[in-house]
Amino acid sequence: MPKPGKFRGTGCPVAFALDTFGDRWSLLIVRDMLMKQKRTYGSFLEADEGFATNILADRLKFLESIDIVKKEKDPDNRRSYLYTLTDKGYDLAPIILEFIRWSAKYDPDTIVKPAVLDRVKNDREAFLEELCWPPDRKTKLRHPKN
Amino acid sequence: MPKPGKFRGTGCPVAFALDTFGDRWSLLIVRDMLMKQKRTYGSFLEADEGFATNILADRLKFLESIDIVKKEKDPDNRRSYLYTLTDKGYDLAPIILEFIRWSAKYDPDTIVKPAVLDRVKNDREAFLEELCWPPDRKTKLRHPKN
DNA sequence: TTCATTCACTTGCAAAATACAAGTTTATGA
DNA sequence: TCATAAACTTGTATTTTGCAAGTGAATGAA
Repeated sequence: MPKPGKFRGTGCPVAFALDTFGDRWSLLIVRDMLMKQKRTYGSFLEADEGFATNILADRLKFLESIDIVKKEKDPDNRRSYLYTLTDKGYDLAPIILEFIRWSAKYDPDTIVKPAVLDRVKNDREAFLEELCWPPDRKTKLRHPKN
Repeated sequence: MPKPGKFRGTGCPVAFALDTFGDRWSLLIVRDMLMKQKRTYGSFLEADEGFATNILADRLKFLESIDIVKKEKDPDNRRSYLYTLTDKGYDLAPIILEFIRWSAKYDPDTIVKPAVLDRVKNDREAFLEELCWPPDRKTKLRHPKN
Protein backbone atom coordinates (compact mmCIF):
# COMPACT_ATOMS: atom_id res chain seq x y z
CA MET A 1 0.00 0.00 0.00
CA PRO A 2 1.31 3.44 -0.94
CA LYS A 3 1.31 6.21 1.58
CA PRO A 4 -0.79 9.29 1.16
CA GLY A 5 1.45 11.99 -0.17
CA LYS A 6 2.53 9.77 -3.01
CA PHE A 7 0.43 11.94 -5.25
CA ARG A 8 2.05 15.32 -5.46
CA GLY A 9 -1.14 16.97 -6.64
CA THR A 10 0.44 19.68 -8.71
CA GLY A 11 -1.97 18.98 -11.56
CA CYS A 12 0.96 18.46 -13.90
CA PRO A 13 0.11 15.55 -16.16
CA VAL A 14 3.66 14.25 -16.23
CA ALA A 15 3.85 14.25 -12.44
CA PHE A 16 0.42 12.63 -12.19
CA ALA A 17 1.48 9.84 -14.52
CA LEU A 18 4.70 9.31 -12.57
CA ASP A 19 2.84 9.26 -9.27
CA THR A 20 0.51 6.66 -10.74
CA PHE A 21 2.93 4.25 -12.43
CA GLY A 22 6.38 5.80 -12.11
CA ASP A 23 8.35 2.87 -10.77
CA ARG A 24 10.24 -0.08 -12.16
CA TRP A 25 7.40 -2.62 -11.89
CA SER A 26 3.89 -1.33 -12.46
CA LEU A 27 4.02 -1.12 -16.22
CA LEU A 28 5.56 -4.59 -16.45
CA ILE A 29 2.32 -5.90 -15.01
CA VAL A 30 0.39 -3.90 -17.59
CA ARG A 31 2.70 -5.20 -20.31
CA ASP A 32 2.07 -8.79 -19.28
CA MET A 33 -1.67 -8.29 -19.25
CA LEU A 34 -1.72 -6.38 -22.52
CA MET A 35 0.77 -8.33 -24.60
CA LYS A 36 1.06 -11.74 -22.92
CA GLN A 37 -2.49 -12.44 -21.82
CA LYS A 38 -1.40 -13.01 -18.26
CA ARG A 39 -4.10 -12.81 -15.64
CA THR A 40 -2.96 -14.68 -12.53
CA TYR A 41 -0.61 -13.82 -9.71
CA GLY A 42 1.52 -16.84 -10.38
CA SER A 43 1.95 -16.03 -14.06
CA PHE A 44 3.12 -12.49 -13.26
CA LEU A 45 5.69 -13.95 -10.89
CA GLU A 46 7.21 -15.92 -13.78
CA ALA A 47 8.29 -12.82 -15.70
CA ASP A 48 11.93 -12.76 -16.75
CA GLU A 49 12.51 -9.58 -14.77
CA GLY A 50 11.89 -11.51 -11.56
CA PHE A 51 9.23 -9.91 -9.43
CA ALA A 52 9.71 -10.10 -5.69
CA THR A 53 6.46 -11.56 -4.47
CA ASN A 54 5.78 -8.85 -1.92
CA ILE A 55 6.37 -6.10 -4.48
CA LEU A 56 4.05 -7.80 -6.93
CA ALA A 57 1.34 -8.10 -4.31
CA ASP A 58 1.80 -4.48 -3.33
CA ARG A 59 1.60 -3.19 -6.91
CA LEU A 60 -1.41 -5.27 -7.79
CA LYS A 61 -3.18 -3.95 -4.74
CA PHE A 62 -2.29 -0.38 -5.63
CA LEU A 63 -3.23 -0.72 -9.29
CA GLU A 64 -6.52 -2.20 -8.23
CA SER A 65 -7.12 0.62 -5.75
CA ILE A 66 -6.75 3.24 -8.46
CA ASP A 67 -8.85 1.29 -10.94
CA ILE A 68 -6.19 0.35 -13.47
CA VAL A 69 -6.60 -3.33 -12.72
CA LYS A 70 -9.64 -5.31 -11.67
CA LYS A 71 -9.47 -8.42 -9.48
CA GLU A 72 -12.12 -11.11 -9.74
CA LYS A 73 -12.49 -14.63 -8.51
CA ASP A 74 -11.65 -17.23 -11.08
CA PRO A 75 -14.95 -18.98 -11.77
CA ASP A 76 -13.08 -22.19 -12.62
CA ASN A 77 -10.73 -22.36 -9.65
CA ARG A 78 -11.78 -21.14 -6.25
CA ARG A 79 -8.25 -20.65 -5.00
CA SER A 80 -7.18 -18.28 -7.73
CA TYR A 81 -8.08 -14.83 -8.93
CA LEU A 82 -8.07 -13.21 -12.34
CA TYR A 83 -6.53 -9.80 -12.77
CA THR A 84 -7.63 -7.84 -15.82
CA LEU A 85 -7.17 -4.35 -17.16
CA THR A 86 -9.88 -1.77 -16.77
CA ASP A 87 -10.58 0.84 -19.45
CA LYS A 88 -8.19 3.10 -17.58
CA GLY A 89 -5.59 0.34 -17.76
CA TYR A 90 -6.10 -0.31 -21.46
CA ASP A 91 -5.62 3.40 -22.03
CA LEU A 92 -1.99 2.92 -21.04
CA ALA A 93 -1.40 1.00 -24.27
CA PRO A 94 -0.24 4.06 -26.27
CA ILE A 95 2.36 4.73 -23.60
CA ILE A 96 3.60 1.15 -23.83
CA LEU A 97 3.85 1.51 -27.61
CA GLU A 98 5.98 4.63 -27.28
CA PHE A 99 8.20 2.80 -24.79
CA ILE A 100 8.63 0.06 -27.37
CA ARG A 101 9.47 2.52 -30.09
CA TRP A 102 12.02 4.38 -27.99
CA SER A 103 13.69 1.26 -26.60
CA ALA A 104 13.81 -0.45 -29.97
CA LYS A 105 15.80 2.52 -31.17
CA TYR A 106 18.19 2.80 -28.25
CA ASP A 107 18.60 -0.66 -26.73
CA PRO A 108 21.29 -2.49 -28.70
CA ASP A 109 20.01 -5.76 -27.25
CA THR A 110 16.35 -5.17 -27.91
CA ILE A 111 14.20 -8.16 -28.70
CA VAL A 112 11.66 -6.03 -30.57
CA LYS A 113 11.11 -7.69 -33.91
CA PRO A 114 11.31 -5.53 -37.03
CA ALA A 115 7.77 -6.52 -37.97
CA VAL A 116 6.48 -5.33 -34.62
CA LEU A 117 8.42 -2.10 -34.79
CA ASP A 118 7.04 -1.52 -38.25
CA ARG A 119 3.50 -1.87 -36.96
CA VAL A 120 4.20 0.53 -34.12
CA LYS A 121 5.45 3.09 -36.61
CA ASN A 122 3.18 2.57 -39.59
CA ASP A 123 0.10 0.74 -38.41
CA ARG A 124 -0.28 2.16 -34.97
CA GLU A 125 -4.04 2.52 -34.75
CA ALA A 126 -4.81 -1.00 -35.90
CA PHE A 127 -2.11 -2.40 -33.67
CA LEU A 128 -3.56 -0.57 -30.67
CA GLU A 129 -6.97 -1.86 -31.60
CA GLU A 130 -5.69 -5.43 -31.58
CA LEU A 131 -3.98 -5.03 -28.24
CA CYS A 132 -6.87 -3.29 -26.56
CA TRP A 133 -9.77 -5.29 -27.94
CA PRO A 134 -9.13 -8.98 -27.44
CA PRO A 135 -12.15 -11.25 -27.96
CA ASP A 136 -13.08 -11.50 -24.30
CA ARG A 137 -13.14 -7.75 -23.91
CA LYS A 138 -15.36 -7.40 -26.94
CA THR A 139 -17.96 -9.68 -25.43
CA LYS A 140 -18.17 -7.58 -22.30
CA LEU A 141 -18.64 -4.17 -23.78
CA ARG A 142 -19.07 -2.69 -27.15
CA HIS A 143 -16.53 -0.14 -28.38
CA PRO A 144 -16.88 3.30 -26.94
CA LYS A 145 -17.24 5.70 -29.86
CA ASN A 146 -14.27 7.69 -28.65
CA MET B 1 25.01 7.06 -9.45
CA PRO B 2 23.04 3.92 -10.18
CA LYS B 3 24.46 0.55 -9.37
CA PRO B 4 25.27 -1.96 -12.04
CA GLY B 5 22.40 -4.38 -12.21
CA LYS B 6 19.96 -1.57 -12.60
CA PHE B 7 19.52 -2.68 -16.17
CA ARG B 8 17.80 -6.02 -16.17
CA GLY B 9 18.98 -6.79 -19.67
CA THR B 10 16.06 -8.94 -20.71
CA GLY B 11 15.82 -7.12 -24.03
CA CYS B 12 12.20 -6.30 -23.31
CA PRO B 13 11.58 -2.75 -24.47
CA VAL B 14 9.23 -1.97 -21.61
CA ALA B 15 11.77 -3.15 -19.06
CA PHE B 16 14.54 -1.24 -20.82
CA ALA B 17 12.53 1.96 -20.72
CA LEU B 18 11.73 1.46 -17.05
CA ASP B 19 15.36 0.76 -16.22
CA THR B 20 16.28 3.96 -18.03
CA PHE B 21 13.72 6.43 -16.68
CA GLY B 22 11.32 4.42 -14.50
CA ASP B 23 11.29 6.51 -11.36
CA ARG B 24 9.37 9.48 -10.02
CA TRP B 25 11.87 12.16 -11.08
CA SER B 26 13.75 11.57 -14.32
CA LEU B 27 10.97 12.49 -16.70
CA LEU B 28 10.19 15.63 -14.71
CA ILE B 29 13.64 16.86 -15.68
CA VAL B 30 12.91 16.01 -19.29
CA ARG B 31 9.55 17.77 -19.01
CA ASP B 32 11.18 20.93 -17.72
CA MET B 33 13.76 20.93 -20.50
CA LEU B 34 11.23 20.13 -23.20
CA MET B 35 8.30 22.28 -22.17
CA LYS B 36 9.70 24.94 -19.87
CA GLN B 37 13.06 25.73 -21.44
CA LYS B 38 14.89 25.05 -18.22
CA ARG B 39 18.58 24.42 -18.50
CA THR B 40 20.23 25.09 -15.14
CA TYR B 41 20.48 23.10 -11.93
CA GLY B 42 18.90 25.89 -9.94
CA SER B 43 15.90 26.17 -12.24
CA PHE B 44 15.20 22.45 -11.99
CA LEU B 45 15.24 22.78 -8.22
CA GLU B 46 12.41 25.31 -8.42
CA ALA B 47 9.89 22.83 -9.83
CA ASP B 48 6.59 22.62 -7.95
CA GLU B 49 7.18 18.96 -7.23
CA GLY B 50 10.13 19.88 -5.03
CA PHE B 51 13.27 18.06 -6.02
CA ALA B 52 15.57 17.03 -3.22
CA THR B 53 18.91 18.47 -4.27
CA ASN B 54 20.80 15.20 -3.92
CA ILE B 55 18.23 13.33 -5.99
CA LEU B 56 18.36 15.97 -8.69
CA ALA B 57 22.15 15.81 -8.82
CA ASP B 58 22.05 12.04 -8.97
CA ARG B 59 19.50 11.92 -11.78
CA LEU B 60 21.25 14.54 -13.86
CA LYS B 61 24.47 12.60 -13.54
CA PHE B 62 22.76 9.38 -14.59
CA LEU B 63 20.86 10.95 -17.49
CA GLU B 64 24.11 12.45 -18.68
CA SER B 65 25.91 9.12 -18.36
CA ILE B 66 23.39 7.42 -20.64
CA ASP B 67 23.36 10.28 -23.13
CA ILE B 68 19.86 11.60 -22.58
CA VAL B 69 21.15 14.88 -21.28
CA LYS B 70 24.25 16.85 -22.14
CA LYS B 71 26.10 19.10 -19.66
CA GLU B 72 28.13 22.04 -20.87
CA LYS B 73 29.73 25.04 -19.27
CA ASP B 74 27.69 28.18 -19.51
CA PRO B 75 29.74 30.49 -21.75
CA ASP B 76 28.27 33.52 -19.97
CA ASN B 77 28.78 32.45 -16.36
CA ARG B 78 31.72 30.39 -15.29
CA ARG B 79 30.08 29.04 -12.17
CA SER B 80 27.07 27.54 -13.91
CA TYR B 81 26.38 24.79 -16.37
CA LEU B 82 23.76 24.31 -19.06
CA TYR B 83 21.92 21.03 -19.29
CA THR B 84 20.27 20.25 -22.62
CA LEU B 85 18.54 17.29 -24.21
CA THR B 86 20.37 15.09 -26.66
CA ASP B 87 18.63 13.54 -29.66
CA LYS B 88 18.00 10.52 -27.48
CA GLY B 89 16.40 12.83 -24.92
CA TYR B 90 14.22 14.63 -27.44
CA ASP B 91 13.00 11.24 -28.60
CA LEU B 92 11.24 10.93 -25.26
CA ALA B 93 8.81 13.64 -26.32
CA PRO B 94 6.20 11.22 -27.72
CA ILE B 95 6.17 9.44 -24.38
CA ILE B 96 5.61 12.71 -22.56
CA LEU B 97 2.73 13.49 -24.92
CA GLU B 98 1.07 10.17 -24.14
CA PHE B 99 1.51 10.86 -20.43
CA ILE B 100 -0.24 14.17 -20.96
CA ARG B 101 -3.08 12.56 -22.85
CA TRP B 102 -3.60 9.84 -20.25
CA SER B 103 -3.37 12.13 -17.24
CA ALA B 104 -5.61 14.75 -18.80
CA LYS B 105 -8.25 12.05 -19.07
CA TYR B 106 -7.87 10.59 -15.59
CA ASP B 107 -6.64 13.34 -13.28
CA PRO B 108 -9.68 15.30 -12.09
CA ASP B 109 -7.34 18.13 -11.07
CA THR B 110 -5.34 18.26 -14.26
CA ILE B 111 -4.01 21.61 -15.37
CA VAL B 112 -3.84 20.49 -19.00
CA LYS B 113 -5.62 23.14 -21.04
CA PRO B 114 -8.23 22.01 -23.56
CA ALA B 115 -6.29 23.68 -26.35
CA VAL B 116 -3.17 21.72 -25.48
CA LEU B 117 -5.07 18.46 -25.20
CA ASP B 118 -6.61 19.15 -28.56
CA ARG B 119 -3.21 19.57 -30.13
CA VAL B 120 -1.99 16.35 -28.55
CA LYS B 121 -4.94 14.52 -30.03
CA ASN B 122 -5.40 16.21 -33.37
CA ASP B 123 -2.19 17.99 -34.25
CA ARG B 124 0.32 15.66 -32.73
CA GLU B 125 3.06 15.75 -35.35
CA ALA B 126 3.24 19.50 -35.57
CA PHE B 127 3.12 19.79 -31.80
CA LEU B 128 6.00 17.36 -31.46
CA GLU B 129 7.88 19.31 -34.07
CA GLU B 130 7.48 22.51 -32.09
CA LEU B 131 8.59 20.89 -28.86
CA CYS B 132 11.56 19.10 -30.35
CA TRP B 133 12.88 21.79 -32.68
CA PRO B 134 13.27 25.04 -30.78
CA PRO B 135 15.29 27.73 -32.55
CA ASP B 136 18.56 26.99 -30.78
CA ARG B 137 18.37 23.33 -31.72
CA LYS B 138 17.75 24.22 -35.33
CA THR B 139 20.93 26.25 -35.53
CA LYS B 140 23.00 23.34 -34.32
CA LEU B 141 21.83 20.64 -36.64
CA ARG B 142 19.52 20.34 -39.53
CA HIS B 143 16.57 17.99 -39.33
CA PRO B 144 17.38 14.36 -39.72
CA LYS B 145 15.20 13.11 -42.61
CA ASN B 146 13.75 10.47 -40.36
C1' DT C 1 39.62 44.98 -2.42
C1' DT C 2 36.29 43.09 0.55
C1' DC C 3 32.60 40.32 1.38
C1' DA C 4 27.76 39.05 1.11
C1' DT C 5 25.39 36.34 -2.26
C1' DT C 6 24.74 32.93 -5.81
C1' DC C 7 25.34 28.56 -8.11
C1' DA C 8 26.10 23.86 -8.14
C1' DC C 9 26.65 20.66 -5.74
C1' DT C 10 28.11 17.18 -1.43
C1' DT C 11 27.42 15.11 3.08
C1' DG C 12 24.93 13.09 6.96
C1' DC C 13 21.18 10.81 8.68
C1' DA C 14 16.49 9.12 9.55
C1' DA C 15 12.71 7.04 7.19
C1' DA C 16 10.78 4.48 3.51
C1' DA C 17 11.08 1.19 -0.21
C1' DT C 18 13.20 -2.89 -2.21
C1' DA C 19 15.02 -7.60 -2.55
C1' DC C 20 15.34 -12.04 -0.86
C1' DA C 21 13.92 -16.04 1.84
C1' DA C 22 10.68 -18.41 4.42
C1' DG C 23 6.16 -19.18 6.20
C1' DT C 24 0.78 -19.24 6.07
C1' DT C 25 -3.90 -20.36 4.35
C1' DT C 26 -7.25 -22.32 1.56
C1' DA C 27 -8.29 -25.28 -2.35
C1' DT C 28 -7.16 -29.17 -5.58
C1' DG C 29 -6.68 -33.51 -7.10
C1' DA C 30 -4.54 -38.06 -6.96
C1' DT D 1 -5.97 -38.44 3.21
C1' DC D 2 -2.54 -35.69 2.00
C1' DA D 3 1.03 -33.88 -1.16
C1' DT D 4 0.85 -29.99 -4.05
C1' DA D 5 -0.44 -25.53 -5.73
C1' DA D 6 -2.10 -20.71 -5.73
C1' DA D 7 -1.92 -16.44 -3.59
C1' DC D 8 -0.21 -14.10 -0.47
C1' DT D 9 2.17 -12.45 4.21
C1' DT D 10 6.03 -11.84 7.26
C1' DG D 11 10.78 -10.91 8.62
C1' DT D 12 14.97 -8.86 7.72
C1' DA D 13 19.01 -6.93 5.46
C1' DT D 14 20.17 -3.68 1.94
C1' DT D 15 19.13 0.43 -0.90
C1' DT D 16 17.03 4.44 -1.98
C1' DT D 17 14.71 8.56 -0.68
C1' DG D 18 13.81 12.86 1.59
C1' DC D 19 15.28 16.56 4.38
C1' DA D 20 18.63 19.73 6.35
C1' DA D 21 22.93 21.59 6.52
C1' DG D 22 27.45 22.41 4.68
C1' DT D 23 31.20 23.33 0.95
C1' DG D 24 33.86 25.80 -2.65
C1' DA D 25 34.30 28.60 -6.49
C1' DA D 26 32.52 32.68 -9.01
C1' DT D 27 30.02 37.23 -8.94
C1' DG D 28 28.96 41.69 -8.06
C1' DA D 29 27.95 45.61 -5.13
C1' DA D 30 30.32 48.81 -1.95
